[in-house]
Amino acid sequence: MPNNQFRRGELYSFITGMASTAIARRLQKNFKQEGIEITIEQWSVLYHLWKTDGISQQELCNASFRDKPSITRLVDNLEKLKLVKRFPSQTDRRSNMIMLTDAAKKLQEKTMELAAKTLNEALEGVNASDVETAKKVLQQVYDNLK
Amino acid sequence: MPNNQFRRGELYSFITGMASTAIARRLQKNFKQEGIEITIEQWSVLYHLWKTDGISQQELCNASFRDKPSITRLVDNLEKLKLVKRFPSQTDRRSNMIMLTDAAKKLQEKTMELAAKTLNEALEGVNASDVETAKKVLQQVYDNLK
DNA sequence: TTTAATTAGTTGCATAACTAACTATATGCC
DNA sequence: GGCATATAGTTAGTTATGCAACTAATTAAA
Repeated sequence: MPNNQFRRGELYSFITGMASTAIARRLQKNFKQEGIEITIEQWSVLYHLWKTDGISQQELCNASFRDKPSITRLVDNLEKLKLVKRFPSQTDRRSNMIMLTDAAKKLQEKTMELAAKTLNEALEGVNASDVETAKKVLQQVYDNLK
Repeated sequence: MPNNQFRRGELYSFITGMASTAIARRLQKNFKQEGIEITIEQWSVLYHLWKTDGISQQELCNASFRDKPSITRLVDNLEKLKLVKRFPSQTDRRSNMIMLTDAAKKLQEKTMELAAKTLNEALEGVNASDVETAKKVLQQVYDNLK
């Protein structure tokens, strides 16, 4: 018998991800309040490029846990916003290098600040060691299912 | 200074909800494997109707943490699938009562089973008391931001 | 070396989300 | 009663996701 059998009625918010939905909405709101007009999904792509600029779309797929069509279109939209640019890879003609523009580089500091602020709003009044436990559990869930 | 200041680089999966995305994808896959052709979002609406049949769209909004247009279209699609039916409220002519069909009632047991199974897959190897802690944290996050 | 299989990326279709604007009904206030 | 405001639901436009089918380039195998 499984260790963590859920009682019925307890599973809804876990499955539907109401907490992370709430975090995403709040972050979006905090972006807007500061005049930053990108979506959370676009931000999450920029996030990986800030760590490593010039990676391929496939690498963005792996890093951001999205499929290829999603990345194609996110990169399309980021390109329209002049936040990234596709360059053909020198070594593999199937592959694109996605490069940040200066405008995108300028977004890093402020948006990371807002992300940290949003998380602090989210975790107001939550015991720090419980947060660590929750992070560990969510990481394990991800590893179990990915 | 906030108690739970996140160090940069730690926040990504928390904000983007990678764990709950993974859970939703797995549940969708488990539905499909059993020949159940509804989306997780549709299931989450049915979930509330199984608890209380005949509630209004507005009540579905509150319960499922969605806005009105989202519920309008989810109910549209559920109606197309002949899983629910709109009835005009007797007391308020602006309002609809959303009623389950027999076909939808038949889906309850199997899909709840699959949801529990999916969560057990997700939480494989996770300490039960850590799961309780995680649930508590996520609930607090939701309450902080909703 | 020519063919088969894999990989990178794109496109099309269906579903869903958010915002804003809209209609219709109900409620509150004078 | 009559007008302002609030509430229930719908519609339109943009962005995003998942899946399947597709092109082009690369790698592996016969």
